[in-house]
Amino acid sequence: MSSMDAKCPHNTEVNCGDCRMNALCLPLALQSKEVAQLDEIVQRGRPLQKDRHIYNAGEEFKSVFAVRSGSVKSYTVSNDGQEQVTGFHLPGEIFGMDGIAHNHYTNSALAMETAAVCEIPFSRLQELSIAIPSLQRHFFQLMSKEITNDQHLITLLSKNSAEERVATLLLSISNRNLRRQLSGSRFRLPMSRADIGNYLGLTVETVSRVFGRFQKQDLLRVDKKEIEVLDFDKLRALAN
Amino acid sequence: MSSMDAKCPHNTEVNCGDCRMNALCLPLALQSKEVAQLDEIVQRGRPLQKDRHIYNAGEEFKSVFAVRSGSVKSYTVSNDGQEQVTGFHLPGEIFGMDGIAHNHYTNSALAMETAAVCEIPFSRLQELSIAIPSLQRHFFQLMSKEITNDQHLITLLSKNSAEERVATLLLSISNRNLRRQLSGSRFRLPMSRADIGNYLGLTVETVSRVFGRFQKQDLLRVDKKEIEVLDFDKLRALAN
DNA sequence: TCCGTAAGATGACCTAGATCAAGATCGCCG
DNA sequence: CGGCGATCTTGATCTAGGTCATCTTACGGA
Repeated sequence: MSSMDAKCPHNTEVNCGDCRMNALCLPLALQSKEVAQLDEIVQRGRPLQKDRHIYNAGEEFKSVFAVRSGSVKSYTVSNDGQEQVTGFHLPGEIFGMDGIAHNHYTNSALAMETAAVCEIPFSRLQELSIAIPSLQRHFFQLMSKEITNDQHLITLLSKNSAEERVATLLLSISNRNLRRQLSGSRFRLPMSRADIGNYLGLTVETVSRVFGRFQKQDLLRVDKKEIEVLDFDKLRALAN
Repeated sequence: MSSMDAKCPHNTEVNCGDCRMNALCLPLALQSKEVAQLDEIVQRGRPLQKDRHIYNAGEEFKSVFAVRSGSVKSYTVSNDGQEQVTGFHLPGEIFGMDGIAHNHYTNSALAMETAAVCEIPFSRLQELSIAIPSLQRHFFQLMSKEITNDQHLITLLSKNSAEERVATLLLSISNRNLRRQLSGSRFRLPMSRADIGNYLGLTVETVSRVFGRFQKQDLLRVDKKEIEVLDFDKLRALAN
C-alpha cells in the first residue's frame, strides 16, 4: 500500500503498462498517457498471505481491487451467521464493486492463497472517469458483467442439478485460465471443496461425490485440487 | 417514444421534475437545471399492454428503462430453452443494465400488466454523466445495488427453504410498496404463481402449498393475487 | 352469457441431495 | 520425523420439494 513497492522484490510490475494482466482489467483503447494517469492512482499492495482479508463486510467502501496474482473469494454473512460465497476472483479480475451502493462493503474478501492485489481508490477512479470517457464506459461494463455473472449463478442454482453446477464451475475456471494464457485442461483449483459447495449451494459431500462420478465416467482426473479435464465435450454437454 | 407525449392522456407526467417517482429513480442532489438536462434525453413511452416486450434478449443494447407505472419482469432463456425470471420491477425502479456489458441485452423484459416505462438512451446518459458527476455516481450506485440484490437472491436460492424464500419475496414487495407510499400490508402481487416459483427456484405447486400453509398459520390472508400480511413479526422471523 | 383455456389448489408418490457417521489423507508444527 | 487437526471421501439413511394427476376457479373472447 506504500509508495515503496518499486523496491519490493515481490512486486515485479511497478505500473499498469508493464503488468501482464492489463489486457484483462484495463479498457483496451487506452492511450499510454491515460494509462499513466491511471497508474498514478492505483496502489500496488504487497503480497497477502493465505486467509488474510482484503476487506470485511460492513467496512467503509473506499476502493475496488484487481487481482494481480493468487486468488481471492468474496462472501457474505447472513443474519443467522451462515456464509455464502459469492465469487472467486482470479488474476486480472476486479472485485469490491458491491460496496458502491451503500458506501460499505456487503461482502468480505479473503485471499484463498498467497495473493497480490491492486487497490483502486474509487473516488479518484470516478474523477478520472470524467476525464477519460472510455474508462467510465469500461467500469459500467465491468459492473454490468458482474450483474450478468450473478444472474448466471442464479439460474444455475435455481434450475440445475449438482452435476451441472460442478461442470459449469469447472468450465468457468478453465475458460478464465485460458484467458490468461494458462492451460484450460490442467489446472489447480484454488478453493476448497467446502468453498465450491458453498458457492454452488451444495454440501461438501455432494461435491466430493460428483467429482467421484466424473472420474468414474472418465470426464476428469482429480488429484486433490489438481484437475485434468479429459472430455470437454461431455463436460460442456453437462454444463449446457 | 415520440415527442407528442404531452398530448397523450395516459402520460400525465410530462417531465421528470413532476414525476411522482423521481425521488426513487433520480439522484437526490440534482439541481433543477440538471433535471431539465436529464428530461431532455428521457423518452416517455406510451402505455404498454400486458405481455408486451420492452426488449428481447439478444437485441442491441441502446437504453436503460425506468418503470413509471405497472410492473415488469426480466428473464433470461438458457440454451435448453428454459426461462429464469431474474427480477420484478415496480414503479420507480430501473432495469436493462444487464445489456451494458456486451452491447446486447442478456435478459428479455416484459410488462406483467399494463405499464408505462421511461426510456433512457445509454450513450446520452454516459455523456450527461460526465457533465453531472452526481449522476455518474448515482448510476454506479444503481448498478452496485443490482449486484447486491442479485447476491441476496443467490444466498436465498443457495441456503433457504421454500417458506423462507416466499416470505422473503413477500417482504421485499411489501417494502418496495412502502417506499412508494402504498400499503405494506395489503397489496396485489403483479406476477403469477409460476413467475414467483420460477424466480425463487420452486415449482408452482410448492408456491401454492406455501401460501396455503402461511394462511393456515394466520400469517397471511391470500385471495388470488391479493395479499394481506397479518403477522409481520413471524414473516420477518421466517425471512430472517 | 356461455364456453374454453389458463391459472391455481390439493393429494399421492418419488427422488436428488441433505444429513449423519466413519474412515482415509493431507499438511502443518513441534 | 511423527502426531493431530483439518480436509476429503464414502456409505447408509432421511426428507424437502419435485413430479404427476386431478379438480376447481377465474377470465377473455364470440
